[in-house]
Amino acid sequence: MVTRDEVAREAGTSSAVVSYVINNGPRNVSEATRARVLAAIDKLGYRPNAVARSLRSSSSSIIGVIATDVSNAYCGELALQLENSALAHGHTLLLGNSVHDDDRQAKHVETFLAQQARGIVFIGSTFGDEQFRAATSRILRSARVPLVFLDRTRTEFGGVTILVDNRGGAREATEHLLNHGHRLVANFSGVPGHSAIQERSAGWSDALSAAGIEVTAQRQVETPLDRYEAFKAARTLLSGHDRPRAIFSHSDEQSIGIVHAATDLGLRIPQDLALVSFDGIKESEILPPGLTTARQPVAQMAELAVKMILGEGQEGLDEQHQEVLPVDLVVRHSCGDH
Amino acid sequence: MVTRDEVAREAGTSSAVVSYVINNGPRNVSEATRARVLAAIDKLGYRPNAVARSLRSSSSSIIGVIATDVSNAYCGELALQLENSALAHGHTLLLGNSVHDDDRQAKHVETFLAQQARGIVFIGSTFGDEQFRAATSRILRSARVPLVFLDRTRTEFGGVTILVDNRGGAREATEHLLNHGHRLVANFSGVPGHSAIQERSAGWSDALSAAGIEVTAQRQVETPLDRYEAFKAARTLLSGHDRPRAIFSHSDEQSIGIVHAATDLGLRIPQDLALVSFDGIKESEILPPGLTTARQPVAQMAELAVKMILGEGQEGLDEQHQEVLPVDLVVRHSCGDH
DNA sequence: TTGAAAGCGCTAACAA
DNA sequence: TTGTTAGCGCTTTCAA
Repeated sequence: MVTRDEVAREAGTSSAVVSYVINNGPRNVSEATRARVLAAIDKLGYRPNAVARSLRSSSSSIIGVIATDVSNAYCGELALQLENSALAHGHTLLLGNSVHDDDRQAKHVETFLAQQARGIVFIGSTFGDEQFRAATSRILRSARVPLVFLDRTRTEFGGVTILVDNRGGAREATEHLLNHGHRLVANFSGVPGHSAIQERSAGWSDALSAAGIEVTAQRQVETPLDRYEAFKAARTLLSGHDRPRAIFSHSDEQSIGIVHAATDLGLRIPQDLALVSFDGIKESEILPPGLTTARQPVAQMAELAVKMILGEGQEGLDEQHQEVLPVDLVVRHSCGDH
Repeated sequence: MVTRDEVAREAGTSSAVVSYVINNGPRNVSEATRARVLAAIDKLGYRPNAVARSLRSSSSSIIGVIATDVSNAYCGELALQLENSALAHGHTLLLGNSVHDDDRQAKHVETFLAQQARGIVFIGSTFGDEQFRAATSRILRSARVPLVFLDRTRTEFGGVTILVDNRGGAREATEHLLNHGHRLVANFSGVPGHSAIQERSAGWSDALSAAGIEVTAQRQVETPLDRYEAFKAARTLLSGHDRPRAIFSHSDEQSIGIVHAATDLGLRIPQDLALVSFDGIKESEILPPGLTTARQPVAQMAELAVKMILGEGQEGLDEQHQEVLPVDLVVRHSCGDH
């Protein structure tokens, strides 16, 4: 392994100068010297050791990301966008999946902190607050790194929360269904305890109330935010004779399960079942007949998260900053043709 | 930030002893001293700095993973299994998506090497060999870290290749279709240039030839291994009057696109279109009517990959070792009910 | 513009 | 069983 000293020797200079060249500072280097250093680097195939740099400068170019499960399409898209943003800012991702395991999540946090991660981004989670608190809280509290929570309310560690307008988006989506003449709109929800879920249910309820419809008369289903559980629940729900004709689904992941179940049962969308959803993941586009869904600005959320971690534009912020981004309803064909 | 020296002071011992306690060696520590050290660690909330350890011991607990795109379900499952295995062996993943961008892939490789990654795992890629070679080859050749290529042939860097029996699996899958009486089986393939794709096409061809069926008469479609491109191609393919009644699809990702397109066009599976596929991702289970598919042993592949990176059981291996794992056909309902 | 040198937090050889 | 200490490769202050 080639070190900086060897480059310096090859270039006939000191290792400090090699540093100045590589880092473009903090001292100037004459053109002639710079050329010799560059040549030496090239000749020896030198690559800086990021670990040594990190130790010396006590700052790394690593951002930790903890996702519930990247095989969840929403998480996966967010993770990819985070990588895009991190890359654009010269950083790299350590990625961990918590897969609903609190100990595993805590372990990831410890590892990331040990690796001197610049900060940690949590991608929406199905954890209830209690569980999250248990194993992770103690660790995070002692850490002095920026924390960003995407799509979940979580401010007790002083981190930044990036949310979308869950309530407004859910309301708009539900109203879209009501505009198609439905008076019965099932609430196909995630498991409660998660703030985004509560807000989306509130938005659904808002829409019904505003239309003068009895909320308590509506069907309610609660499943984890994944397509497999949603599939099972939807099979049961849609098999009954009193099956709903319209569903507000809390996530596109769940909608995928619902659509699979409907197809399996020979139900057509939107004729036999109207469906409106939340998230706007890429697959919503091709999920037949084209999912009408409240789209989250995923790329923007990711960029904001990375900026927050890197401390850009975080100056005037209070400890428990919360950022709420808008959602836009993408009308396709799952509720009808408009 | 609490350091080892501070712990030592608190415990009234030397920092070496603290090391011995933390690392369980290489020297013994008396029970009494150990207890004091542990108490000090606890009291001060000390956490070892992995960066310093890595620099000193010139070995890290990081494994680099480069996926084509984790939002591809097959890649995502492999990535998750890699994490499981890495965790079980006390390691962590640096993850990068190449998203079909050779420069980005090369950048990831450089970063991972700079971070002193223990090794790099490449998850199947749609790169042709030429493109892969271009930017990445030079870097890898100079690196002295173990390389593992999952689901792609790539031995010129001396890495280990972990493959499945693509040809045998494809043949078996196609034969399954032939057993249902189909004489025309379209080959819905990935873009050529990728070894797995070539092998799967060969297996498809094997099955037809063995049944005395003209291979050249068959329909051929080539799309990237993703659901979106497959959806578009399948829409076109299935819209025609001479649409195929049976398809061998090279990946479940593509099958998802095909099924979406079929549903969109009102085609029923398997009545109007029989489909057999490859990979066995989790979604194949709920994709209506249940996808018959040649399943890859993903967890086993991941475990093997991590072991290879960590050098376990790699002793007697030659430089260009290749590991071929079996595939098993999971019969569900997309070709009929058996 | 360049060089010498201290030291980031840790490991482990060596000495006691 | 415990302590002392030399460095891992790098950054940056300070002096030249």
